[in-house]
Amino acid sequence: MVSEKRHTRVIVWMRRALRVQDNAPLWNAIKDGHEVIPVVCLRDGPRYLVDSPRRDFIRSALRTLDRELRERGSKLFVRVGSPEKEIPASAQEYGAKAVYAAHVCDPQALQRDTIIASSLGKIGVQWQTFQDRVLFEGGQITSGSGLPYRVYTPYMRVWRERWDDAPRRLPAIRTVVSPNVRTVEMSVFPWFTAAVDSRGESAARRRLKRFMNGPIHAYRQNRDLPAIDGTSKVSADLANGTISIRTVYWSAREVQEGADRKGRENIDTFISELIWREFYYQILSNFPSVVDGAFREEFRDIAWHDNRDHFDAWAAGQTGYPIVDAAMRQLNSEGWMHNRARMIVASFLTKDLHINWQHGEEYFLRRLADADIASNNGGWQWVAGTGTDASPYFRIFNPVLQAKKFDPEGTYVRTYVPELAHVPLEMIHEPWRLHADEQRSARCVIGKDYPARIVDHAAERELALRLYKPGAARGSTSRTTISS
DNA sequence: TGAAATGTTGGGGCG
DNA sequence: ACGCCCCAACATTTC
Repeated sequence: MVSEKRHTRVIVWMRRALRVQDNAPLWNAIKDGHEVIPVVCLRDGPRYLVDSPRRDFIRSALRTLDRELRERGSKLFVRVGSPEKEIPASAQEYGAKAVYAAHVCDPQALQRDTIIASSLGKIGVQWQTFQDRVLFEGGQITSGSGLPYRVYTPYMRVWRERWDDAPRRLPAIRTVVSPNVRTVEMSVFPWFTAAVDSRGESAARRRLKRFMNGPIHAYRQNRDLPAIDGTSKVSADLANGTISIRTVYWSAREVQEGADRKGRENIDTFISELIWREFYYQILSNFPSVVDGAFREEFRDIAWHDNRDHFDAWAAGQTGYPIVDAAMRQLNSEGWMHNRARMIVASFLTKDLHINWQHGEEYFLRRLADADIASNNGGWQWVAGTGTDASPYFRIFNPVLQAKKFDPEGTYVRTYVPELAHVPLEMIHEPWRLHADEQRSARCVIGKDYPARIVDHAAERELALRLYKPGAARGSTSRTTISS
């Protein structure tokens, strides 16, 4: 057996696991003594992740991954084309006996996996996925009757009861043995030399360490303040696999060991956020139709007022509501948005502009470096009130109150909306209330230097309540107005 | 992980 | 001293 295995070649498809350490498919291939061929598929055509922060993140991470592999005696084997074609083709070409990959749960990827598995089956190659992206898979945390949880709180309770059973970090990998087979060199890609390796597993570990040494100890009070650097910032690393959830979770647990009662509360709050992520993965696995529309059927046919101009103003950060505009400009410039701000802009799109949350979901997927189907869909459905959580649809955020509460000094707004730099703090979150002379002295004339509000929150709140009301006129009026 | 409207209470000013 | 009103503060209900 052992001597047979020594010469067995296994392809490890590195999708959504762009790292060497604590990587379940890679570690399983190596521990069994196989020759390992770490493969990525790149679609370098014009449509592939166009102008996307996620594309930039992945390119930078790939460069780092290639280097990390070379330092261990291997390298990244690049295939240009779709995984459906390239994974079976590479298995054939390299004479691999098996293909290993991380287990995923979004319907599109699963459908693609089915095609790949079938093609591999025809040429006698084994297809195997490994739990890697979550601590507990969809079927592992269920109610007494074996059904999946649909509500966060009971799910979270059971999850915490079992939190010692979460899989541990995997042993460090020092060498990766690969055969000498032909491949495209990464350096042929024009972007490869330009890509900086600011992203990748070592950067991710540094980011995590920084968080565990500082911000996590005040997480509970600071995590909701977008002007403060109080969150982990590892979302993009988790989404693209430059760090593993095991590493993040057990690092937090270790920090918690040495903490006092108050410190433990902070870390518990952080772990709750990880459990939200697990919860939405579990929801997507068990209810894949959430990607097509509202989880709760009674909200599947709301009469949205999809309006292109309103959507464009929202997307560009030109709504006239400073907190909304600051947040959208942060997203557009950084490929990341603070979580509190995500909730505020999502509420504004759905409850103030009455635009179908799915348009917002799509925009976030395109603009976020941490774009992740499960968390993104879950978050949007939560805010829209269409989701699993019993969150009432009439939970409508007031953008001015939210801003005063979570950006009390106006620092976040001023950082991303420079037009408001000289507006006094009392009016920073509602500059339209400035008198004409005050606007002039603040060098911020509403409608000229900074947009007038595109809608009135109080009036739109009333309309939102009517649109969501059971029995309200249904049927989307203009679902096709916005498509981009 | 909401906000607004409505209800209740209790202290102080005041005739 | 007393009743009355006002209103802030807080609680509850409603959307």
